Amino acid sequence: MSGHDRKRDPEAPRADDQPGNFVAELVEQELAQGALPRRLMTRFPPEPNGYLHIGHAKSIALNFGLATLSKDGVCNLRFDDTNPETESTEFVESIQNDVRWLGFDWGERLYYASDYFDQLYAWAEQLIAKGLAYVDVRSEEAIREARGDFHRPGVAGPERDRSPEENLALFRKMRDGGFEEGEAVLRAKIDLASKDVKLRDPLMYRIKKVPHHRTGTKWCIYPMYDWAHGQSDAIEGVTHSICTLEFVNHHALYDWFLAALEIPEPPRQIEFGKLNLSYTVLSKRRLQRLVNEGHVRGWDDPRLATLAGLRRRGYPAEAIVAFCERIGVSRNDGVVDIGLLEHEVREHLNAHAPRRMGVVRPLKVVLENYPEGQVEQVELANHPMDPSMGTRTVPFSRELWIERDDWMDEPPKQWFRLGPGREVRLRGAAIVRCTEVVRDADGVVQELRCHWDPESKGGNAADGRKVKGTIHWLSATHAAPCEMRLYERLFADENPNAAEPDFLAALNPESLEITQGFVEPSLKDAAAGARVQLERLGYFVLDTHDSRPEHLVLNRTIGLKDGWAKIAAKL
RNA sequence: UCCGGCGUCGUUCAAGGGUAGGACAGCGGACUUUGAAUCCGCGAAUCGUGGUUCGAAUCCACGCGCCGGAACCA
Repeated sequence: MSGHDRKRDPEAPRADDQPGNFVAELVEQELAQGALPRRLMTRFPPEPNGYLHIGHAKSIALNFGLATLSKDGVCNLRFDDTNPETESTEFVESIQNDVRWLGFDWGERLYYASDYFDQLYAWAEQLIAKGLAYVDVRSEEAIREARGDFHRPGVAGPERDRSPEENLALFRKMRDGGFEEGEAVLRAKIDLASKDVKLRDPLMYRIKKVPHHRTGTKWCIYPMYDWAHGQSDAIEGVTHSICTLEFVNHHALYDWFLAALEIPEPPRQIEFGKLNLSYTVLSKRRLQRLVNEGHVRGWDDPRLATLAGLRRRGYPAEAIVAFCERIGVSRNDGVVDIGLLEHEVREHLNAHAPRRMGVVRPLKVVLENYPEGQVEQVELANHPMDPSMGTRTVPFSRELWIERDDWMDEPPKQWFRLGPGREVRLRGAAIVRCTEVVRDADGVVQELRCHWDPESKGGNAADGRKVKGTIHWLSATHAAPCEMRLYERLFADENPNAAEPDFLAALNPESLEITQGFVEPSLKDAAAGARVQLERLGYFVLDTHDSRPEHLVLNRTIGLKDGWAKIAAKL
């Protein structure tokens, strides 16, 4: 996992190509100065109420990466399960699976905020005894009204002055089920006139007569985020509690609770700018709509930026982590160009994906002068730059499939693929010239007749003439049929969140195209989830759900950069 | 409008008062049995106005813009 290791000399100047990470710099400095009160500890604290997406990956990479800065640093996985209404073990499992897939290991340190419910409760009684918390029995509306707003300070009610004894009795009644939901809450007694609205006597506990996925029916009161989070950090010994910018508004409250409990050497909250990605939607609510309303085929739809979706799409975990490190960490609230993610995916796949041939839109080619029934085996490298990946053989015969896009009726001079009378190289096999075009009644090309140059075995002309174009091909009698799922970006608009009337208006109607193509027979032996490059087309992955040897399904992870498209655009 | 956060190439991240740099994207070229990859090159930015200073992206002041905050969500 050396890729996650950011360790470097804090005194050394930053290398030009190392992205900034102000949190890592801060921690490195503290480490160098011996300023930490205990061993370095971070945590990744998801709420188990949804699937992880690439925004979470940034947080995961940050937290687990920070832990590697110190030899005994650790990062905990802690489920922030304080709201039983929305949480479930289904998500607990998918989240662990996704974090593990990214390549991170929390060891034995799997925790739940619900593990701390007893301690939290005891602490709450302590605050009540100190006169720092009280039970409020007014309605939700009444409490909100009395809290004021941005321009109006809150006003205190009579319950604020109740004695600790009365509050303790009321709180125990809450715990014991003596109140119905909504009838009472425990609030911290801070400052109803604070400019910081979060400090206007925030709620610590509310009543929910709902069973919890781990504590069952033991509790009917559940702690709020602000009351649970910092205290959970303190219990575990977390040194740096990293969260996103929307929690800046909670920072003072985070510190207040720890101070009120007189926690020595309290954890420190540090906020960073979360990831936003162009052409992508990451909010839980919007992801939910896409799934529930059937705009995609589920949480792991390859068009979604969920980790499950990206995985099924064929994005390597290493590329996602590399991306998270590439974008850096700051307090800016920016939108990262999805092209950067795609770059990291191509970079990883270019190095690691074995090459294969496949056609997405088949066009039949018959080599008129190639002997009927003859088959020869062509040996091809699995990777052009990495001989260690070996070679494979591909059958070649009289009838072939080529890519329909490699044919043009009236090609411009810049075109060096196939056209009437044009010559092209079949990758690794031979040179052929188009001699006849067979069309149907509508003029649509049905088949190409080509002349095969027997003196061009392997693709080199015996007379030394240059052939500029090389295209991929498949022996029609040997090729394996394959369902091709061609994915594009889910949204056509760079910022779907700004679309009117809502983000759904920005959906790309062509985000999925399915074709019936062919691939080399060798793909029938490939494992589900295997990633390959179909030469000249892009990177593909055997679909983990639907692909079987007798019915291959390939998902296009991402296309290769298309230099011809740029030329064509300028014609 | 009150509180808080943030403003640097198209995007993202740098530059402890001293030549504004990298990556991605873009553009141009070389190479190429993947129009890929690779290699070489080019263009491109300090929100504004004042101030301090020999010197300001950096310090100060005042503006402007964007984001977050008034959940019994996290």
